[in-house]
Parts: sequence; C-alpha cells; structure tokens
Amino acid sequence: MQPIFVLVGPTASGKSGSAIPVAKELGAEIVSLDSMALYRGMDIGTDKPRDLHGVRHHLLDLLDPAERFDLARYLADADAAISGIRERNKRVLIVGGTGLYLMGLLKGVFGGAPRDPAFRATLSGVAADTLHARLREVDEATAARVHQNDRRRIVRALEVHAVTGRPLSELQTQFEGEDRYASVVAGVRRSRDDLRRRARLRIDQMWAEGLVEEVRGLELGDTAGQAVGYKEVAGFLAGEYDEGEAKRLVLRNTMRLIRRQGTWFKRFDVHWVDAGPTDDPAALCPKLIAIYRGDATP
RNA sequence: GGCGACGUGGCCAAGUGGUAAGGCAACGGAUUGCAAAUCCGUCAUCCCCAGUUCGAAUCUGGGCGUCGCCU
Repeated sequence: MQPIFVLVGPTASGKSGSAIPVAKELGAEIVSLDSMALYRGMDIGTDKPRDLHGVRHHLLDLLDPAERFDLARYLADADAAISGIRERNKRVLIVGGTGLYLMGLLKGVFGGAPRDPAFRATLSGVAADTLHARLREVDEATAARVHQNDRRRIVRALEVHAVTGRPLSELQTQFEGEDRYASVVAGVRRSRDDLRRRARLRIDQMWAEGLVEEVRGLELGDTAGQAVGYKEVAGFLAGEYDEGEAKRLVLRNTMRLIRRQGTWFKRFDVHWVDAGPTDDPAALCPKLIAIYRGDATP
C-alpha cells in the first residue's frame, strides 16, 4: 500500500499553496490536518482554499462553529476519509499544522474515556493544586509529570480515572508505540522573520477580505472560539479594545502559534524544504514530490 | 552658547542608600477527547569615569548622550 504523504509547516509557511498542485501531480485527495478549518463559515481567518481545482478535500467544513470537537473525533473522521480514498485507489495527502492531530493519527490514542461533563462539573471551583494533590493519590505517575498549574491536564487525568477506574498513565502508551500508517512527512520551513513578514501581510489581507464581518456573523463555541483571528476579532466586536489592538493581538498570537507548532514538528521525522522570501508556493512542489517519491520507492 | 529635565533588559516602566517590581515583546519546552487551546521555563546588575559610604540604580563631581526652553 502507498504510504500516506503528510505535508506540515507552521501557519503562514505557504504549505497550503503547494498542496493542490502536489495532490494533482500525485493523484491524491487531501485530508485537512487543521483543527479550525473543520468549521463551516470560518473561511477567511483559517485561510481556507477557495478554489479546490477539482481536488477532493476531506475534513473541511464539517462542523458548525458552535459545536465542540476533539482529538478522538478527528481520528475517527480522518481514518474514515483515508480508507475511502484508498478504496478509490487514490493517494492520501494530509495537509495542515495541527501537531496533536497528526500525532494521534500516526500513533493512535487511547479510547474509552470520553469527556464527562457531569464529572467535570464536580471539579469546578476547586483550586488546581488541590486537584493535583487528589491526582497524586490515584495516579502518582501522571501527577509527577503534569505541572500543578496545568489544570486542563489534571482534570482530564482525574476524569479518566473516574470514568475507567484506571490511571491515565496506564492507558496512554500509544505515542511510544508503532505507527498506524506508513507515512512520509514533508515540511515547509522558513525563518521566523520571514514568517512574521508573511503573517503581517496575511492579516492585512484577511481584514481586507472582511474577517470582521465574517466573525460578526458567527456563533463561536468552545473549540472554534479559540481560533487565532477569531477570538481577537470577537474581543474587538465586544468592545474590549479597538480594531488596531485586535490586529496586533492576531499577529502576536499567530507568532506564538508558530512557535508551538514547531515544538510538535520536532517529534516527527520531517523532511524539510526551506523556502526563501521570494519563493512562490508552486516552486516548492517538485521538491515536495521528490521527497515523497524518494521515500516511497526505495 | 545658556538654563532645565532626563538617561534602568529589545520596548514601556517601578524603584531616592541595603543589595534590580511589573507589563509588552522575544526565545526554549511540554502536549494522548477544548490543541489556532492550555501549561511550564529563560531573559539587566541600572550611560561612562571618579568619589562619599560598611553598603549606591539611588548621594557628590566630571564626561557623554537625549529632550525641552532661551539666546
């Protein structure tokens, strides 16, 4: 079976611009690896492709912005998309920058412990360090590696224990295991300064295209409401600060996102292609394809 | 040329004798059902020189620089 081809890169790296030509060349369908492009109506701020050029895309426009989403669901949907593509005898091209989702897809995730709102409700208002102490009693190993201020992970660990009766540390072993798919991972890399430059341009462009109006018309839920570009504009629309400040925050948060994306990418065996300031996305395609072909036909 | 004010990390900025707050930015890391989220970590000896003092970013003198006003 053909390995799946994964194309990663930070926001504003230009990876998306290469995706469609690469897919055409390879006879592939694209599976989006983007936690926010999943939402309908979030087009400008997620820089969603407008013209798909006849390439079939998956995991785009799947959800209403008010809906919540999570890793397990991404995994299920992505697996379904991939097997569908393979039944059609096409190659799989995964494109995006959500490191957690890629890790889950490649390595798997433990199941059987969905979010439990009722349990979580019993924890609300309890201080994080108190919860951490509680975790230490039921799951020493997880408590040791989760910081006492990391409320989100403490809560999840307690939840898993409450739902399954077993410590999280016993269940989450997948990331150290075998890959679920044979894959080749390529990445588009640029300097921080270049990324910043491109992010600025892109933000101006988003504004010109009507990001503010787009956000005004949306009802953002817990997950979609975290998206860079959306939460800041929402703050502006709510009167928390002016438009200039919103723009400044979008740039700042974009750069922070880029940095955190980078720490995920280090965990994969990425074949990087360096893009210079003047490179247009299409110019990268031959290199990307060579990476795939090189690794795919030993 | 004269008078005055000021000179603290990339930026803003506390601190007026007791051994450098804070914010912003930057950077590194974590990351298994919110992940474009969340969390953790790193980052100055206070323009320069001399002096006073047990001890100075804080006081004194000189120098350099910036700003304002005046001529």
